[in-house]
Amino acid sequence: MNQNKEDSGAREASPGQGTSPDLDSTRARAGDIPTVYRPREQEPRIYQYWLSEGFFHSEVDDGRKPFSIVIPPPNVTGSLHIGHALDNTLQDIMVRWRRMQGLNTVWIPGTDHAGIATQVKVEAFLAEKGISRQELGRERFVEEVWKWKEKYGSEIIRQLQRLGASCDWQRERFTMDEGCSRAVREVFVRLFEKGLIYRGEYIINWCPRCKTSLSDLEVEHEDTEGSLYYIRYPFKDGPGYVVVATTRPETMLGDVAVAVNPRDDRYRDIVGRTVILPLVKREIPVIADDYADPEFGTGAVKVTPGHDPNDFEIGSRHNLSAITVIGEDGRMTGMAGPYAGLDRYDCRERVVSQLQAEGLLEKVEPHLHSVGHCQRCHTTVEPLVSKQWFVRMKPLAGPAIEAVKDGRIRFIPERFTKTYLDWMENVHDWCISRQLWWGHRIPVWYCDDCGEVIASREDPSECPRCHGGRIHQDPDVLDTWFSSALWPFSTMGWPDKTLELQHWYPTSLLVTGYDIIFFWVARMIVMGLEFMGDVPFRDVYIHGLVRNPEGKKMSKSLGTGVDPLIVVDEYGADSLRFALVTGITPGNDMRYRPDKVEGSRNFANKIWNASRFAVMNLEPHAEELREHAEGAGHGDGKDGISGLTLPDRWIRSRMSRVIAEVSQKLENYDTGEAARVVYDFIWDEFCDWYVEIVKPRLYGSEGSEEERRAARIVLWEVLVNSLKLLHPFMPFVTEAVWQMLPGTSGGLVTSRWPVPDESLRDPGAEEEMQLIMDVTRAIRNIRAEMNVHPAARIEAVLGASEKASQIIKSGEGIIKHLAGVETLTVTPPGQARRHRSISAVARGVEVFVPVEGIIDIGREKERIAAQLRRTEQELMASKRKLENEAFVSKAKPEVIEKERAKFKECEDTRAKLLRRLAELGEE
RNA sequence: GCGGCGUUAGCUCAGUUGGUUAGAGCGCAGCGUUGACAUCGCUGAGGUCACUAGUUCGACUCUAGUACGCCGCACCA
Repeated sequence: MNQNKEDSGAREASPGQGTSPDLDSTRARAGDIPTVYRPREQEPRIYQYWLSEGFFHSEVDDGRKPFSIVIPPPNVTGSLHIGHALDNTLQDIMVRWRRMQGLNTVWIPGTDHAGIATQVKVEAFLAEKGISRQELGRERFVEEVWKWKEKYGSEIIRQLQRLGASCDWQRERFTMDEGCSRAVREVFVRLFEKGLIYRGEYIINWCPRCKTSLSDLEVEHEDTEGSLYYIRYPFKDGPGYVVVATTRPETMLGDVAVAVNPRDDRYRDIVGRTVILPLVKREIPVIADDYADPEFGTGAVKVTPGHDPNDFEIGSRHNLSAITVIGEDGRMTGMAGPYAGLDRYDCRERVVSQLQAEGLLEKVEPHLHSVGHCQRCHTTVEPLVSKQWFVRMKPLAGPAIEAVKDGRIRFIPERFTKTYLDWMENVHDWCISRQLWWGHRIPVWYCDDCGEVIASREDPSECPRCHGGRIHQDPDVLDTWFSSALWPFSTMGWPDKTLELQHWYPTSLLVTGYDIIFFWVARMIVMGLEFMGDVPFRDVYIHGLVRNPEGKKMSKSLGTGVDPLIVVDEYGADSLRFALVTGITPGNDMRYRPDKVEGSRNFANKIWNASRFAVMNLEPHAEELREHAEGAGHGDGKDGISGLTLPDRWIRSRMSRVIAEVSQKLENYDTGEAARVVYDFIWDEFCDWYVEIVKPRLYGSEGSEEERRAARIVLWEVLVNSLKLLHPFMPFVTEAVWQMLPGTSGGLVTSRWPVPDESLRDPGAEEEMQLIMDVTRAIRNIRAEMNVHPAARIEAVLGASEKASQIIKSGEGIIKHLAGVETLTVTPPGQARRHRSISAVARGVEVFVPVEGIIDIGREKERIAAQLRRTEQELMASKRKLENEAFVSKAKPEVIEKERAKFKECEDTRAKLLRRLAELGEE
């Protein structure tokens, strides 16, 4: 389990070591930690450790508070893309965090059979071998898909493990496994029996390439520059004609009427007359219908119920039949007469030129309109009249609307509530049958003898009505989303009343992108309420899409996709995860940039090295830390550590705040902000300041024995808590470090999430440290500006009030150490040695750094003048506020108090700067 | 047409109940091989928070509108 023990063992064997074996082995151990973190060496080992310890698996335990998430199941034959990486990282963060909080946490993984996508993929695979689906036949084709699924199917799920996803792999599911299939059938039959599923002949979206129907959601509309053709339809009984406008002239072959608006005076007297449909010479009536918009085109519209959804509506209002002139293959049917067999677009050209030849084409105008395309293959969708299965959505939508309105389901961010409600309130019936072979076959049989329609949980062998044996099953399969809609409960064993359902349903949280709110989230809510009688989840955390550096949508076909596994190989999973979640806002898109991953990798390396430093210094005192850990829990501060110095009290106070802040931000799903807070604390406050400050004490060159012990314990304690706070974001490196660190036990993954300890709050220490750090920075600034070599030790003189002097005295060592000061003199204000010095004012403390040789007084004056300008600006703003009657009478007292303090400080600083300027004038 | 989002430093983005000296990362400039880390450290430059009006003592933050960019839904004969 611990790599380093073996390593150090190997080192111990080397000859020539005369010192004590204990010390020697620890030294060897610390020295064995590489200076650069290598995720490739650590991550697989650590993931194996988690798996072998069973940390991700949970059993039902009603004694504990449950926390559950079901994964948005990725396409079983797909591969992991960067969007999955974001989605699953966010889930993993929440899951790891809740697990550390002690909740009985389960994250159920699995995959989706993805009907069309998978079928297309396997078809393409077979096509390479020269085999078509039709040749193979349905049964053997489906067998091929299963084979494919077995071979590549769980690849994507395994890829999630590389990301560190802490799913309960023992609970992995597939939308077409036995249990999920049973759930699908149960749901279908129940809805059928309730009359909420029906079959009918309606106009639907048809993809001529996929040769299947599509739901409205699977059609993507794109604005297209087309033409508006004005065509003359001559009257049958007399001269003249009516002109109709259309963007799809080829559909005129299926026209059954011309409609005009009943309130349109221009056409009032032609309603009821008959026109001769050009080319096909069919006699069709002129009808009155509100749909015709007098403002558009000529105000007269051709009616083609067979190929236009609106016309289909008009048709049913006026009892007109629908004529199908375009077939399922996108070619003209026999009903198109001489055009039969032509592709729909070739036919368009032929129709137009024929109309022109006959003098019936009045004009053609350019026209922008939107054209529907198949979401999967981008072929132009053809509206077709076809017999399909539908779910009646209106009755199901009611409870789904209520559940969100009354807050049983909460969208994060909240604005998506509106998106959801708008859609749900205007929902249309859902076409669920697909003319595919891969998917859940519709559990309906037709009796060839009596025509009975049988929806059944079990495959029937005879017709229950006439007992005839001649029955056949509906050939179609269900929309993939039909089965994913059941995911939150089908994965927990529904329709059985399982313990899992009792314990973990409703799930606590759903994490997904805004692009599938309608496809998936909405439908899960509908199904959950209908079949479980309760919502499928409480919180829906919606994230944005990952875009490329140019802000374009990542696309595999465009080659703009990024393979997350390559990134993981190169930088480590922690880096990718951290890069994806820092600086993001819920619901907003983000851009993926390699330099961000690099930054995250650097951060992982930072924590690795800070820990390396800690191990080197703490390992010899492992026993002391173990005692401390056992006595005090994991450094929650309940113990009284003696010998605490100012920086110790400061960092512990800050730590306590940061714990509270990170927890709060996670609670609010402010993941990006939480990550940033951890990052800043670890890098700036812990590494750049605290670690540097304690070095002299750790090395033994400063402080009492008691204070040195305090330094070790505080260093350890802050590091331990930092690791915990960072673990949900960067699980691997934190666990790796945890395993090396003395005084820890078990896995970090199941350690207790820290609880902020109020008693550690020390505003005084924070303020004092602020002064010391500002003075340090001021000296560093002067050094840098004067080009003092970093190694050179200098002299500094501070002019400080009595109170400030005391603080400086307690932080003298820090200033000396961190600002490279050899001798530090503190005098009362105004008495500091100031000739031949470079100066500054930091928090009211005058800082003088004497320099050798002649100083450039002009330049120094400019420096001071610049600071003076900034101070005066602030002072003026402050003054304006305080002189404002309204401000003083209306603002909150604490705000006024703060403003007064600020004013005083600015005034003080200003006075000091002015005095300094005057002195420089004398020099 | 309806709805939503965005507009903050050269670039990419944070900024949650209105009061901050408006932040970070990257990039840029200067210095640096101090015993965790050059995947590093120190220092610095860089912003009229798109525009206009309003509410308010006070607006990057709230309201309305304008401009530009983006997204969803509906319509599109």
